[in-house]
Amino acid sequence: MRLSRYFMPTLKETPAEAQIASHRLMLRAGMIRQSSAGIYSWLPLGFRVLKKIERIVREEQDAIGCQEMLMPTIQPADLWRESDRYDDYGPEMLRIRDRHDREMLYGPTNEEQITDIFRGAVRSYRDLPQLLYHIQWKFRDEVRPRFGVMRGREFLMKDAYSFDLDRAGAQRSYNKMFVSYLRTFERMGLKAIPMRAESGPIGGDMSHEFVILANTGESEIACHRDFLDMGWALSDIDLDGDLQPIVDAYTAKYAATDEERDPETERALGDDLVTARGIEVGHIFYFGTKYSKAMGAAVNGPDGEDITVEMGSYGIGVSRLVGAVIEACHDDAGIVWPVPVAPFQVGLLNLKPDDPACTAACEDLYATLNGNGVEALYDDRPERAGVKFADMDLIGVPWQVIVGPRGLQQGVVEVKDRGTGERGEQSIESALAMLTG
RNA sequence: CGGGGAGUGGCGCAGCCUGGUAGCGCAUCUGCUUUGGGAGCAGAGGGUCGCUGGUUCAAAUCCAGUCUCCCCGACCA
Repeated sequence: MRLSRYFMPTLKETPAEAQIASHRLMLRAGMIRQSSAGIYSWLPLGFRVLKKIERIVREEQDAIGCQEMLMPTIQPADLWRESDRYDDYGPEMLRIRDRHDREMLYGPTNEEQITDIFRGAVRSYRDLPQLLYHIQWKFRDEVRPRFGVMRGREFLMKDAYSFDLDRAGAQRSYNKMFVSYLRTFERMGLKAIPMRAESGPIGGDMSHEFVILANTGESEIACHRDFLDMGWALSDIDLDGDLQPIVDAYTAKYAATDEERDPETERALGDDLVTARGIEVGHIFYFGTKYSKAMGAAVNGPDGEDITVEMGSYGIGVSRLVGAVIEACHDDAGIVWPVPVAPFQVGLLNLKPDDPACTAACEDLYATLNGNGVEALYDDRPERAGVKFADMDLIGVPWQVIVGPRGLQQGVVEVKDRGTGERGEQSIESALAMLTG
């Protein structure tokens, strides 16, 4: 992409409304624009990141056999009356009437809808288990939206739902999601710690929040020190095998969100206890027959009897993750994207577009990078070098290739690693080899 | 929903107390000079001062109402 033609309205000054780093940087980098409180438009740069995160989430859901579908944003109120949640949900639910005065709502979540689909389609225990998900916009009319996309009213969420014959099956589905989440966040360069969460009316321990550590996180958390250095060798796991040992390994050590903290355990941990601030990026939850019972979602068992299915739901805040990654990965100059979610891999800076030789070298590099499938943002604007450096640091592409006549005379370009800040001169060939290899 | 703050060119702000033809910086456009970490000079364009009503000869400024946004708290993915 040529920056001269890219819609990326960066700001030198910070808009007054933005308080936390991710919000400031997303506005300054031209990733988002606010529409109204808690509702944002995603500009091309932000949209690229959103799509990258969405893709990783999708791939890791697919990897455990969870099937993608798409449910609507607008739902009929009657469905929610079946589960008694239409009244329970309160003013956070955005209620709408259509032209025929039918009561509708903008979905804050989709348990009712998926249960409705399931009960109308599945009759036999032979069709279980089922794992289904979609990635869809949600609306929750928060009392007080804040922190940019971290707590918006409209937000993109991956929500998955599992249907199993019994508790043991539900546990297997839960474990799949648990491991899938570990892998998902790891791929984004995040350290997400699974923390025991409020278990609700079902009881047991099948509810976990996945929290990433960041100084500006919303909630106070506490965990065993070992989580900080825990190796996350998860890429070679057999996802069809028994995942219980992995889940056990990750839940053996103490980790709790604010509401779930246990002073006694924490005292016993002593120096092994770490308290920090965290951002919840995922939540998995087993809720048994709460909805299937209320809505009549049952299958025929082996003996012909009706068996109410066991369900769980599993959410990842996709749009929130964009902000969360920035909270975890930024410095004074701007964003420092982890490679897998970076909007572009390489920023190519032409320091002197007026110079034919310099521009020729840049065009050549740009074409080669494109030809090798490297996403490059080529700053071919006539701006001064300082503007280009500042913008490129701000938007945080992992590698910057800086091309100027001075270096070219020596046959070298400067390559900067945004993460480490290391800069060095290299021949064009070796720079290309590194970036395309 | 309680408490606090703010709405003035795209962005950041001053002006309001003490009413009198709307300003500054950045950005944008033109020209010249510049060009290796957010350039210099000269010129130009752009705002019914959130909205409605009131007071007044006269309102960005005073008064009343209203809408929106932000912050703290409670609440929540």
